Amino acid sequence: MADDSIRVICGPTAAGKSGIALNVAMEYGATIISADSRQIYRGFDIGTAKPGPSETRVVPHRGIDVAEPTERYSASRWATEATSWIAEANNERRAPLIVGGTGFYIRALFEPLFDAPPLDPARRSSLSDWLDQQPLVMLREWCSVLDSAKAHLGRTQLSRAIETALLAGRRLSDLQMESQQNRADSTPQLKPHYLVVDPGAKLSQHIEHRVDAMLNAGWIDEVNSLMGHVPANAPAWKASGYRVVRSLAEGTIDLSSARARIIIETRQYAKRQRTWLRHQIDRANVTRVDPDNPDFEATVERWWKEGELA
RNA sequence: GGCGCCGUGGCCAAGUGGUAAGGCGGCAGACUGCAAAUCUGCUACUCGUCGGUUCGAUUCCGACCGGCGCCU
Repeated sequence: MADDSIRVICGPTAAGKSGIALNVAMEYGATIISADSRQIYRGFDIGTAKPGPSETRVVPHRGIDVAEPTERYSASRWATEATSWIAEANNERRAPLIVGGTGFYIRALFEPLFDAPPLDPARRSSLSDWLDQQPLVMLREWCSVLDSAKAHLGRTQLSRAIETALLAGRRLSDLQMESQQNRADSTPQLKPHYLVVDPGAKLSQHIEHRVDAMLNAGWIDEVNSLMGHVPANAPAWKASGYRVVRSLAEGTIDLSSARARIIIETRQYAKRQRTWLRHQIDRANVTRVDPDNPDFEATVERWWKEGELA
């Protein structure tokens, strides 16, 4: 397989990606590189469906437990680290296999982010704290003046656009445009070869079963012990379901409504993932599989072999 | 059997004699450093049924149907 082509297994949560990835990795001797913005956090295991010892023993995994729950991770950091994990796998003559549902991270690997202008950390954090207090409409108003191309986005993006414009004197949208032009001029380093795993309408059932399995596996106990040492505002808590399980552990919600709520949040997340995959990845390099379809193994094998020629 | 309360989109729910708030859910979408995040748009030609009053009723009156409560 050419050095510049990388196999990627993605799809909505609970679709069955990791099972397929594990089998494929065992068969072809691959190293799994997790592209999952929640599995990076140590201690958040059950609710993130993190691969356990039985998986990591048989196949090398990267991208898991690489950050403290209090750390703010990022797409660029993941892309940088993933690049070195890929190199490491290649050196070991193992095929790198990217597996995960965080589309933004995956895209950051194949379409590198521009270099962020340096912002004075102290000024930035006080500005960002202040912006967090402001109503959304206000941020939108500032942004429409400072960087109008970003004014339609959500609060997180508005804040960043405002911070960059104010502190670095650069419009994020300009930096983005420049980097796209530069990329067009240079040859791309890596090309994705996608396998999108999606069971379609059956995904709801998969999600329901997985949530029950997580609850039975001791998710509540895990959260109970995490609450002891991870501050409530730590980024890791943003994983869907964790806040609900925390309420459950605190006794402010009953088990059956918690379960229902977690299922809903997970379905909504899966829906956003599908929207992303529908619009943000290059359709030309995509093979779709339904893991419940009997001939899926043949499809997966064909997809892997195609990666050879790419 | 009698009396009372209630019946609004998949769910919860506001409301008025002048032609249906909001929330949840669902659907579609955006998104280059928090992305399992953060946001945007859409989602009841219709208010249990049938009559009546009225220029006009989801809103008033009556009957009926359904639910709940109390009484005998």
